[in-house]
Amino acid sequence: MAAAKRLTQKDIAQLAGVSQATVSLVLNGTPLSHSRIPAETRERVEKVIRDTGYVADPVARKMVKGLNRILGVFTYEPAFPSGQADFFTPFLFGIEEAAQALGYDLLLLTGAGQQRKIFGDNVRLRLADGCVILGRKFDNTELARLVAGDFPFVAVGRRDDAGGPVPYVGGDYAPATSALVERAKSFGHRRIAYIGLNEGAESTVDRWYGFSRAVGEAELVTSIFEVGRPPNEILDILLAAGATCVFVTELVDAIAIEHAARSRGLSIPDDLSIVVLGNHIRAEEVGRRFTSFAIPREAMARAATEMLVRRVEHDAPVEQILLHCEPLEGDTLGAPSSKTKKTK
Amino acid sequence: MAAAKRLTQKDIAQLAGVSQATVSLVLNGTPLSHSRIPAETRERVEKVIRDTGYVADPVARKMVKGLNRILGVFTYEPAFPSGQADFFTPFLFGIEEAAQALGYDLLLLTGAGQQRKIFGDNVRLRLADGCVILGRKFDNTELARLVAGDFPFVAVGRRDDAGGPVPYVGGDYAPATSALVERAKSFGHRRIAYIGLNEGAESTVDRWYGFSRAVGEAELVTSIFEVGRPPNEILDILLAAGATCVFVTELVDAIAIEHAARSRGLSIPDDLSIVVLGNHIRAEEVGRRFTSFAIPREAMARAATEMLVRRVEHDAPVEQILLHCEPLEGDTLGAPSSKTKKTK
DNA sequence: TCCTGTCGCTAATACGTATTAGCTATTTAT
DNA sequence: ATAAATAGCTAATACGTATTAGCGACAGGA
Repeated sequence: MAAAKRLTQKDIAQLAGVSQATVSLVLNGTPLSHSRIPAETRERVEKVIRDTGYVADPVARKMVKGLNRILGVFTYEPAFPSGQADFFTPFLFGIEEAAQALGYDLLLLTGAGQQRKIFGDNVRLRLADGCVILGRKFDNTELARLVAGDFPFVAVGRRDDAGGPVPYVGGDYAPATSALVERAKSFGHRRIAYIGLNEGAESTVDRWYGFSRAVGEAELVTSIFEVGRPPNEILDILLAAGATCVFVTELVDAIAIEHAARSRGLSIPDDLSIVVLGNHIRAEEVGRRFTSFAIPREAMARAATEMLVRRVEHDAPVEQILLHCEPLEGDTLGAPSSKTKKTK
Repeated sequence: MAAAKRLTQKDIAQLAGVSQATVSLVLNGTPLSHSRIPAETRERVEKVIRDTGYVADPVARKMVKGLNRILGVFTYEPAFPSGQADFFTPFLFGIEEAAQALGYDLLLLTGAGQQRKIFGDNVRLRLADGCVILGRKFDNTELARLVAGDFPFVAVGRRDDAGGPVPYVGGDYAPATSALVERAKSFGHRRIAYIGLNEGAESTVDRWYGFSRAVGEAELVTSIFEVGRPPNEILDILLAAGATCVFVTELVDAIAIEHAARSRGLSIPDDLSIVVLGNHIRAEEVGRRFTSFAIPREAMARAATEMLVRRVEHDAPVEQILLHCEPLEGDTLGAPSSKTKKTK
């Protein structure tokens, strides 16, 4: 119980009747140095190591080698406390999978308290060889410092330049959104609305960009650049504008609108098509399968982790990767009914 | 890009015109030593630190202090690869929550490859101050070594002695199982069956123990000490024995039996009651709410983490805690129909 | 004037490992 | 027999920090 002082190479050396240096050489000598230690000695040392169960202290190892085979995972929004869990989980799975395949362990930064700062007094992050950063909204000052600094990192999700290009793996939301717009148009929709922010986080901007690029001037009948507005208000605006199809960035808004519409006797998608920009975890539990696109969260996380390892091990140059987002058919996008059309 | 060599205290010292020791004292001096550094000097050093954005290398820190504020998480069964994810997730959430509250970060041991050994060549575990161990089935040799060693750890789930008492936080399955048996008996069940292993992992043994303690000799009509047997075979045996109620350890078995029973025109719970010993994640998705008991996974993980910190920080003695498992009403346990009773 | 004490700082060391330079004893070449 | 080479090891050092012992300068008291 009384913390029997950890074994060190010195102890092993003493037991085997050699020097500490010899123990270290036995443990991880190059072929060159190995050839200079006779099998007899090596076996004697190895036996002591086996018997005692000695393992090298990874801290001391990192001290001298500089590398740890540990990757940090930092999240801006507090990631775990149940609420956000569903957002974080698939990313974590992807990171873990890639890390395991590459022989790395993960250091989960809990952000000790509320701070959520990379550069604090307690920057334990640097214990890792590099770091994956998650979160919708980054602190741009910190991001700039990271870019300027020498600590390897990769962001999950596209990031604008911050005093230099940011290495990232993101979802290619713009074309995915455009594709859904095209699909709506091919169904015959000519009066389309947009509900969601159009500025702020990169992911938001990308969606709006993809949307506005694909939709014609005449077709965009109204936009509500906010989220969480009362659904009945939204619906009033949509109907007043004569929209037959609405693009929504937030699943909760979509659910609320769908509810409100049904309670007014409107049919989805006949009277109103709803498209959600990006799938959400547990989406299957909301009852309705919204037309949307798939965000390849695990694949993003895997790719980011692999990129990070490339940067750590080979000092690879900055890469920026956007992964394709597959459209999800769903059942909330259909041809506008003629009734609705005339109602306009 | 060219890894601009990390700042050290020596650099700071040079810039501030003091010695490395002074920098260290400014950073984390005791009140005693602080009083011996005039405000002027301290401010000068602090300014340089602010300007350069220097942060102490946590590795070197751990080297000398011995502690890291990092907790390891080791899982025997490979934890992440999606399949097992649901088992692992609630535990991880609990650990993370407690770790965050206590100001610790988490080191997730990926087990690099298939090995899943604590004592391997690559035991990076010891970088942490202590370790939480998860998994249904432990390697007993390793457990014994852990118990004998001086590295603080806590198991999630009860563990038999391994050359000494194992510190753990588990679920109190035996009384939870007994309570369900009592409940079945109070419904009038007198012909009860058991399906599941009765030896092996501690959690399995506890369930069987709790069951056999509460059920009378005469009431246990049949037992099948295996899992995953074809449901129709099981059902034949149950009906032949005239069982009115069956206790099942594995959810999959319960689901299969329920299916098979319904396709034979039997009604659950009228013709056959089914009790599952322990709730399962995503249980709500299987359609039927099985009568069972709740395993407080997050609470177990939290408690284990807190216990671990006690051991790390205060060298606290071994504790063994079993948390209460609340019964889950469900709808698969009811009074046996008189028809079934006579059928016997 | 000399002794004592305090202030403000620094030199030195430990932590556990990896690694290089180099030492001693033995063998080989001449 | 002597020089050169080689085998088999070890001493020494670096990594970056925390911490203790203690040094020099100056102040105050006798």
